[in-house]
Amino acid sequence: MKKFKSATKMDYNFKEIEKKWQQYWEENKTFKTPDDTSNPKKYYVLDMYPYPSGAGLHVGHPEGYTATDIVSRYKRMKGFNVLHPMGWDAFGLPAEQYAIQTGTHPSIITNKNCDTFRRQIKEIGLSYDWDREINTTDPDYYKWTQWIFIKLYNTWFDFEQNKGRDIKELIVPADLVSKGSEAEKEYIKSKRLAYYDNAQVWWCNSCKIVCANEEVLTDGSHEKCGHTVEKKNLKQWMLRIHHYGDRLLQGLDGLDWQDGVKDMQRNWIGKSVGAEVDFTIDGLDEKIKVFTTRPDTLFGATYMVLAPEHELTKKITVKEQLENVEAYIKAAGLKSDLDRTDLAKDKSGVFSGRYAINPANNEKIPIWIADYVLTGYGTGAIMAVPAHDTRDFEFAQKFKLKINCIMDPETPDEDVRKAVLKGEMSWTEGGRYINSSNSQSGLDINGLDKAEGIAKAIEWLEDNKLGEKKVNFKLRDWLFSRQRYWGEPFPVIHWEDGEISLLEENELPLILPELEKFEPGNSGESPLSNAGDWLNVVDENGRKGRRETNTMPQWAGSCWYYLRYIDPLNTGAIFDKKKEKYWMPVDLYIGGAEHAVLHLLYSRFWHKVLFDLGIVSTDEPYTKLFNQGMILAFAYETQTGAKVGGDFVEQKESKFFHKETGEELKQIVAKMSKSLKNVVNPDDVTSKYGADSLRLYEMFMGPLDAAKPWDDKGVKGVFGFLAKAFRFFANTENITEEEDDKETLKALHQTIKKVESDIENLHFNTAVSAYMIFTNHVTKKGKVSKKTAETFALILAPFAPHLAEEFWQIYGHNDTLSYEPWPQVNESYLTEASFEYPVSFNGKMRFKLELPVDVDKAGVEKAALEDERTHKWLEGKTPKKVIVVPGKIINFVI
RNA sequence: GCGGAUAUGGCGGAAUUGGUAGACGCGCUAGACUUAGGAUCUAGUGCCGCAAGGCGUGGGGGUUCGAGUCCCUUUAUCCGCACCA
Repeated sequence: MKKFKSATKMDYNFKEIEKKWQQYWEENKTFKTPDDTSNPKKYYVLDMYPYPSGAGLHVGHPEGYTATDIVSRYKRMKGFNVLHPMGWDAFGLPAEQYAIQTGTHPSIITNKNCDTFRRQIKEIGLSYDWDREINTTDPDYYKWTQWIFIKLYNTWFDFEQNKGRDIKELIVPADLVSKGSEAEKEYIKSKRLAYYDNAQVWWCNSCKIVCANEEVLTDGSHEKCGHTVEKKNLKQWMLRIHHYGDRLLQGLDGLDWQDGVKDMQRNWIGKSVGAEVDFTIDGLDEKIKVFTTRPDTLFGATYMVLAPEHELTKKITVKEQLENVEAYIKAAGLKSDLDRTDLAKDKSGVFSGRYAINPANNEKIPIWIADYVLTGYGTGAIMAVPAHDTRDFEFAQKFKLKINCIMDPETPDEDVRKAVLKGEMSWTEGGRYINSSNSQSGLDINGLDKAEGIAKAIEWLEDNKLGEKKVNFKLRDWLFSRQRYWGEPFPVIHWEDGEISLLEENELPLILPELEKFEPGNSGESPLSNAGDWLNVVDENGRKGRRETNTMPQWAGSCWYYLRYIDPLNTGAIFDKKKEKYWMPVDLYIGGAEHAVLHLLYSRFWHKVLFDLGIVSTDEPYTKLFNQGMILAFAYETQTGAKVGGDFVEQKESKFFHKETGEELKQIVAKMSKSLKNVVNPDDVTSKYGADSLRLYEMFMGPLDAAKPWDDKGVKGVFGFLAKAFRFFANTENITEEEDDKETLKALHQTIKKVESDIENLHFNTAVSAYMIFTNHVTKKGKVSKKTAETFALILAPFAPHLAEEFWQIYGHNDTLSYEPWPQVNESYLTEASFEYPVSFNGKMRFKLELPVDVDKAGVEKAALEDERTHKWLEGKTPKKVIVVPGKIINFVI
């Protein structure tokens, strides 16, 4: 008797299959994006490109990459022209630190890391168009980053038109023109979106670098290295992003982004509407301007507070208090932000000895200096209304200042109301004003509610020239320079006479010079200050100049990289206009939540500027944004909570023990980290189970946006599925020329429908289970038609492309299936002749009753009442009510 | 404190507009085949109970014929922001 085919022949040899198809795709340039812009169906799918670190790819990367790859492959089969590129955010600190340590040029290590990343990504079978690969450190790329910087420099924001305009169109007010060209220049400078100015900046002594506010954690440490940062005054490039605050806020409304991300951006922009009010000072010819969102509470303002750093602080302080105030300013300056936050509950402050006049009632109110008022927000000074602001209330209580209630609170709690009226509690909600009228000043809001009061108070301020309506943003200007070597050089020359000029477009790129030493200076000097010849320039008149030695931050390159993919080899322009118009906006952008605010906000800012200048065709760059969840891993800890590295853990039955001490350990879920020894390397997964298994498991783990733990057993599970699918679908003995039966056709079309809608909705986990259900069905049947097997190969292709191509070839096709049309769902296979009604009693399902679908409501009820099982559950009673929802459910109410 | 999210078996997770809770996978149990293997196949598997049956979606309350899903309230965890006037 003949033996069966040897088992090994039917083994799922993923190594051979995957290598073969990866080679095929590469050699045939299968995923080259057609430059044909005539196809009206286009789809731009973007990943957040990685920083190519020395550690290589991490299993978190392929999660988002697989998701976008599935969408890309699916859209191609749906007839879309798909742009799906990849590149490298390759400027960055680690390469520079490595250069400092070893003397190796950062580009060497960067290129090596890029090679590793590229190899690893190719081994996952992602369908990128590699001809469009970009690298932010490539002069042909950063030439255009510099070019955009010049645009920013030459643009101002016109609040009347609510858009950015060319600086040449800025009209300098006549009174400034008459003051001379210096005043004119200053005015223009004050409007440019990029400007060079003194800035108090965070300085990390360990990294020897300036950090953006956003890079300093709340505990006052540098996000990158953990060392405490300090304040330093340096000349820096700044970007006037806050002028775009409203535009950035408004733009969010129309975007298909997760609410969490939109809220984070709104919060960060932090728009608040209120008024600026001028307070005169008793016995001094100065005014203090404050910002308040509650001008209606002016009658309750019983004192004022200036931030310690406020410019008038020392000036207003009376002699007798000067010593105290100076000591306080000094102490506040030494406090880190952490201390200020920590002491939030225990407010500190010192009296200046001076009084201001409350314009509402002409009362003298004391001026205090306290660090609970921040320099960087509003005007750095406040009017304090302790009765209606919790912070002012705390401060007033501590320093026994007057608390003047001016609103009868709207609350059902009589105790609260009494306490507020007596000034024993602060009230920030609504109510009706009391004690808010003064015949001398002419302001009277008594009896009004909060909204009316605010409106009337602003009107009064403006009529009396005491203040005006004002909008404030938390968003501050963006500190845009770093004392680094490994970044884009600024196309800027500082002349000996103090003038600043920017390079012309034809002088770009300004290439980063070669250096021997990459260390920054100790006092905040960039490494480029050692660049010798590169540094010094002389113009045609013999005027000497020095190039800017700072470089741009890492954000710069990633602010616009999605635009360069559109036309990456263009040497004459940033991109071709027609191509930009065709491909933009990005239809789907997937990446990590860590970029929810900064990268996405900066990038939207640049994009809006480019839009206003007519360089791009859309106001927003990313139509749909989706943040993938973090991939976590199991870790182990002792009863006392000490973490134990994975290599010290052994499993006995379902419990975990320390290999050396024998102590029982608790399994927890934690971020992957070197110290916990729980990092999963994608290379290990692909070599053990293959790329298709990695892809499938990453999608099967759970919803894309959820944080979920990696479990090696789960990879084994999907590997088992792929092997099972291979054994069935790759064995031509199972493929017949006969027609499928109804159940198989139904199962197939259900699967097509499910996979299609799951991809559209980014519900990849349930699509994988649909494949499994179908495969389980056909393996039970034993045979399947060639048509059905081919259809299955096509719908499997986005998720497991290597295996799908293999099936396709086995079924006699010589070409890739990447551009085969996506199978059509035939609804007629999905309709059923009968429906199995769940029959419930008081909402509890008891049995099922199969009835033809065309039976009407009355018929269903009749059939259900006649069923003998119904009699049993009714126990002889007559049902009070019978609910029949055709095609859904039968419910008896007893 | 503010904003956002999450909570379902031993585990990861399913569940159109309120309509059969636990799909699919892991794990576990039993069996088949076997060059007794971490392969494959078959059956079972929410919990309690011999069974009939009862109980079950973090807790409490409500709306409804019917609630994982809607409303109120509460707890826990995670993420972001944090004296922003």
